[in-house]
Amino acid sequence: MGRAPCCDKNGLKKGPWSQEEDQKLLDYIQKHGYGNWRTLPTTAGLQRCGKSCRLRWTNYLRPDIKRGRFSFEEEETIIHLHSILGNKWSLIAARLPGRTDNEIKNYWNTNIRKRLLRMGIDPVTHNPRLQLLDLSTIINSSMCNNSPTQMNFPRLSGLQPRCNPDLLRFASSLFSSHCHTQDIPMQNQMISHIQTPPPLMETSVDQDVAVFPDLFVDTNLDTSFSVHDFQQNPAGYGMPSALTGGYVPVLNDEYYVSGEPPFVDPILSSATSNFQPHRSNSLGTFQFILSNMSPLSPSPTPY
DNA sequence: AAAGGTCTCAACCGCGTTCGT
DNA sequence: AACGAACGCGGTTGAGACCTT
Repeated sequence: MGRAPCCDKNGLKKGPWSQEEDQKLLDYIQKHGYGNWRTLPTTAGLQRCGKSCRLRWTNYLRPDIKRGRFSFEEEETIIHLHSILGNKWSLIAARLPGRTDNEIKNYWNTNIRKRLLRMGIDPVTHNPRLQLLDLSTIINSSMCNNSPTQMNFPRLSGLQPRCNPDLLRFASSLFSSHCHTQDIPMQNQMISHIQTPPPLMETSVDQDVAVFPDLFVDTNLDTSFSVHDFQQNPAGYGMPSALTGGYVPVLNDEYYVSGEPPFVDPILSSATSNFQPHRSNSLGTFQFILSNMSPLSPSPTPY
């Protein structure tokens, strides 16, 4: 069936909105609420198509929109959610109060995506590209051959200077991401969770700091979190966080924030529940992730 | 100071999905 | 069930801002 145009384009204005138009739209929505975008322009006295009005409202005029740079926590949340959901910008935006899907999409394309590429990480698959081959080789070579849940720390420590610290920091979250994105049914399950998000809470990224506040690592100096942090994590409840240097709670199905009742994040818990080898063994998890990671993953598309 | 290149982000476009009849 | 309208999403574009030489 042929698709009808969203509106009669003749005589309708396009391009940037003027202050006057913004005011008209705001006045109308304050009086009547939003919705019925097709008829709204006529009723509001705007020479715009309904689509344009909706976009202007959702991306710019909405009063709850947060302006300004993305915070550290927001950025990590975006990376983490993107690793699970892919380019589902609206779903990602639903987890970031005050941010629009358009804003997140722009930020990803102009900022995060480029940075990942610079670091040798494929922004589509979140897998390491050429450079991370080195890291995985190092770590795999440090595993004890006959004990899959143990790592040879002295050997790994001796090799630390070879590792790019930025890659190390990003590697942890991306390794876990790799596991997430391979399981399509699980991904769909997660998407359905997010489409009906639970009552709003702080982002998962905030929580990873809150859970283990003492374990924050100076990311400018530390190049060996994979050993150091695991050793200090008393419960084995997390993977090192890529950006904060703390932990992302990937192992358990519940975690605590400052003495509050256990909270189960549907994304994190479902995303991680299928690869927890031992609840209290981070090293096992880490190796499990590594064993599922292809060290060299060429990007399907050129960048 | 000027020209050219790069970046940012608001806005548009087309398509898939949902809704109403 | 079928159809058309409306909505919402993700990809893309392009104007203006900013940076580099």
